Amino acid sequence: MTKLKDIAQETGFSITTVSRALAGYDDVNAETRQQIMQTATQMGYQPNGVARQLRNQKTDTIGIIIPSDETRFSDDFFSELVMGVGYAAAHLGYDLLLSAQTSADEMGAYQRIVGGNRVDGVIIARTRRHDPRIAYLKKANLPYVVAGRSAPDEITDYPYIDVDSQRGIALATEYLIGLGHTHIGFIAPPQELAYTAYRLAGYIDGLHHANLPYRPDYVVYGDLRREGGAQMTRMLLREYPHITAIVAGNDAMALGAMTTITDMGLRVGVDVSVTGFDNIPSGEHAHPPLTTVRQPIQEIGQHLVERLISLIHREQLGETQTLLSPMLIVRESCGKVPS
Amino acid sequence: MTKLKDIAQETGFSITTVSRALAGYDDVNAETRQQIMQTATQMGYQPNGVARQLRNQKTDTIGIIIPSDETRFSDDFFSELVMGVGYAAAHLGYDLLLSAQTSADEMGAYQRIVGGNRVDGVIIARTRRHDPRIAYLKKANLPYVVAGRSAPDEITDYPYIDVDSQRGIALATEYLIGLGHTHIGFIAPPQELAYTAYRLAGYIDGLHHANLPYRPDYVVYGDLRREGGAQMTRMLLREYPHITAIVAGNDAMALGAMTTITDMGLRVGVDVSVTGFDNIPSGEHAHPPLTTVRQPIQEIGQHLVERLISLIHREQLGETQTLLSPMLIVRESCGKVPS
DNA sequence: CTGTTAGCGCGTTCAA
DNA sequence: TTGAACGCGCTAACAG
Repeated sequence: MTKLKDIAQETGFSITTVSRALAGYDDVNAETRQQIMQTATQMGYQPNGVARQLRNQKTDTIGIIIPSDETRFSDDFFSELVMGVGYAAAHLGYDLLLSAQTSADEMGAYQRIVGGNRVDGVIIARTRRHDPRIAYLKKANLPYVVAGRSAPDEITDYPYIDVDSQRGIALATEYLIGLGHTHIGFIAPPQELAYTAYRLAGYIDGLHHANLPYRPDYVVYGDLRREGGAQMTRMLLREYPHITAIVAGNDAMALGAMTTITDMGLRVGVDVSVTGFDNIPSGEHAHPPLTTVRQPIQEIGQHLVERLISLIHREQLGETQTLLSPMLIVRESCGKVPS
Repeated sequence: MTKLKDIAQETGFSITTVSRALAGYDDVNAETRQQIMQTATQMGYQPNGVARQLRNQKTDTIGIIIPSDETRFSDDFFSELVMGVGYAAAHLGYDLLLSAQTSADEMGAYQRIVGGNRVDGVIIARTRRHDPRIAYLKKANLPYVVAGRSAPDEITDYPYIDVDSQRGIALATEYLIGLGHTHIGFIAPPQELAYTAYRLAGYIDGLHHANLPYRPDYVVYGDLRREGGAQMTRMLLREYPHITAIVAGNDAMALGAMTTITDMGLRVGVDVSVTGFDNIPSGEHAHPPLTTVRQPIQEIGQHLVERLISLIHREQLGETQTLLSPMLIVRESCGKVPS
């Protein structure tokens, strides 16, 4: 709450001089600076960030907006992404402004944050078909980076980072085929998400690679949550009892599938196998049981931030569109809860 | 990027009139307002949030600062808390400014966010012994709420929300005793955390309640991460083979303990039992295997936001210090990863 | 009903 | 080496 003005009064110099002394300009008398800096620390001066932002027309802040809360309790993608983005941003001298969409006002948060000049750049995640957020940002003239390409039948003319989930799901499918399974169900992500088409294509790739027929009735759509995975698994196994393996479109649904299998009195990995796919940027990754994937998603957040800050600084970027190679996480676990 | 000025020029009215028309003041000619609002939407006007903040001396934003990243990959407390806080804040018309501490500059983020007037209030979580953040905020004259009391030997003279973890760990311990165990290890949280003393006291309470002796050598300190839980479990079981049950000071360490038990060729829940405690505010909670607790921590975030916003509005608060009753989560699971 | 004036706190001309 | 003046974009008090 002490302002430049206060220090100016205290030292007898003008606000301008105080400002320059503290900013480290070299056209200030050494003694003057000394005195000013001393009283500044004495009075506990902290520059007013908001005033600075207004004056400098930059905020040193990046924005991220999380979608409204249908899936908030079960799907850990955004919570991990936010952590990764937050740490990476801090490391590079940026703060993170987080806003959640409200169901009442879909684009309100974007207008407030982006249109309101609250941030220097924005991160978008979990692209949807005909995503209105991307359309909005294209017009808004503010740097942005997207986690996830548009669907294959749309144009992706913006900077993005994505994982080759088509290949990832193909690998998951081939893994199960390699175990000897021939009737393999697929719990796909929701249809409105951009990556769903890639993942479905990967499932089909995997089958075709082994000359297995693609049966559309083996494909169901889940809600990305454990509950959805559990429910769809129940449906699949009831309808098609000869299914012995399931590919889940994401991690949470894989966990849900395992729960259902256990609940049905079957053994995961014995009676029915499950693989889940998640966004894995690169490198080795441990596969402890009982855990969901955290680090890889955080790493994507880190990539996003680095890319975005380059854009903000108008630095040269090699590629603005990056497709990370997938790393498969195969998981099969069994769980029991004591009474 | 269109400003009030632009609309003023376009319509011929003064900036003030435009401002008032858009703000909905009633001392504006209906026609004038009509015209102004129309050109405003036409030009895609969005008020500049930063300028507003400076002018109004409030930001409609709350701050949260997450600690530096030793535990970022394994401990899901902060990621969930942030989600809970973010959604609750959005619901109440606030944005969330997230900043991470950097190891270089412990208090830097606080000074920037709090001292820089970037937020109307702050949330602190995971209180430490002699927490410098609390000391800082006491002086800073900015509303704040703390998740977690100070340690029992310190004074807690600030608004907080906490879970009665002493009772929670006592229940966990009694649960294991009820199963017939008499040699029960405790993997405590790090000593520097404020709640550790409560949790240790709970462990002792549980033992005493059943007239079992408290053996200090059965207590080890973990790092809140799965790795720590795993490592400490290995130590405990190697050193004291007659231990048949373990209470873990948090959820992640409980998972780590299970991993170790499995790795040692023992069966979780048969050879060695495990219970983990987590922050559970209230109400029923499902106990699916293979999952960590998300919702309860988010609910704490929600409580924190509501309390903080009351403080910001200087509304009357019944209690500014709230101790939520614990709900025990007992978990025992086994996991296997396919080769 | 509308416009002029003033100032939130800061940084950056420009002149002295 | 220093200070006065200006403006970032907005809102509020005060006149008219």
